[in-house]
Amino acid sequence: MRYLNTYIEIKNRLSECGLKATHQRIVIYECLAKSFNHPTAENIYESIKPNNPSISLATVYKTLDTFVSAHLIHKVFSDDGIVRYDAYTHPHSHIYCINTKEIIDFEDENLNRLIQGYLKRKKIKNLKIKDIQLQILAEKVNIKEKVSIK
Amino acid sequence: MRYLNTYIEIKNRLSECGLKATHQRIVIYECLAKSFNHPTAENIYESIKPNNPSISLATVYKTLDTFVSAHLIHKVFSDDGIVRYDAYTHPHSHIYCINTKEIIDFEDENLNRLIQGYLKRKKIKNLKIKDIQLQILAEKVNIKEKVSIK
DNA sequence: TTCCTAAATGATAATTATTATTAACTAATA
DNA sequence: TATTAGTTAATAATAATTATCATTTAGGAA
Repeated sequence: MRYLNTYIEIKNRLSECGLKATHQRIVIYECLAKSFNHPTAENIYESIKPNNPSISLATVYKTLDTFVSAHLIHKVFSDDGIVRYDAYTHPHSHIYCINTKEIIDFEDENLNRLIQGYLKRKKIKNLKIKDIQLQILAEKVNIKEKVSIK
Repeated sequence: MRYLNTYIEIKNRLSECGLKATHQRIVIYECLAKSFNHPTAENIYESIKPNNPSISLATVYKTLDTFVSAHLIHKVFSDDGIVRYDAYTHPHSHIYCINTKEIIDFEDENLNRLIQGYLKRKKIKNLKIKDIQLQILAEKVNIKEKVSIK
């Protein structure tokens, strides 16, 4: 499922998860859903602060943790020791730009099928595979331009 | 290159990197090289403490950081907000066991070639790919047994 | 609509993980 | 052996996250 778009969708999903649909939760989720740069809790806090000065950093941490437990969002793997988040829960991979520190979403159904097929043919015992993501370590050639994948 | 094995090899590699081959560095590197479970700095500190009570935690952090900068070891991607390390720098992937919290090394040259070939045929602009790793999210079926991959 | 209460929040303290500082130590070169 | 730039230990400081608790509130029942 892709990230939730509207207030009603978010509200409904929260209720389905047995969670109260508070204003803070809606704001935090919307902020993350609009962010494609896999922000930290602190990033989100700074982002919502101008329009929501009373939401505390502790609330942001607590709320993100609640969302992760409810599978509304995912944590992103990183190696910098800071937890980052992703509202886009549909299976996808990430491109880690070494020089710009960006983490870019990357999605390719064909490649997924290729890898899954290969792993199925491999004899792996005592393991149940849930998800496969690629970690593509790369460098942006021109820092000012966007990465383009076709 | 696989992880370094002997005192002499470690000593030589440190010198090649313009680093002094101190006792602390040798001990920390050896500890990591023997660990296949991608330990944290704290894990390594606890591990070496019995035989090296005077090596401080700050030294362990500093030394690991130095090793990473010198490409002697790598950081492992994780989503728990704690930095983990890997002495095995040869390109490989990881299996993340959701239920046991283990991170298991996984290596398959054929699969690597398959993915690299696929991505080369894909039109990716403004990006220079350096390394591709799989993040396999899985569950151990029988927690007490080992995972086996053929 | 009102009442009720379990869940949620804000403020802040506490904890955990990591880095900075600085005096003292030492690896390795001359 | 002497020298010194690099390294370390101890500890303070910082950064990231979680715990605590009084107060607030979403949403269901009446």
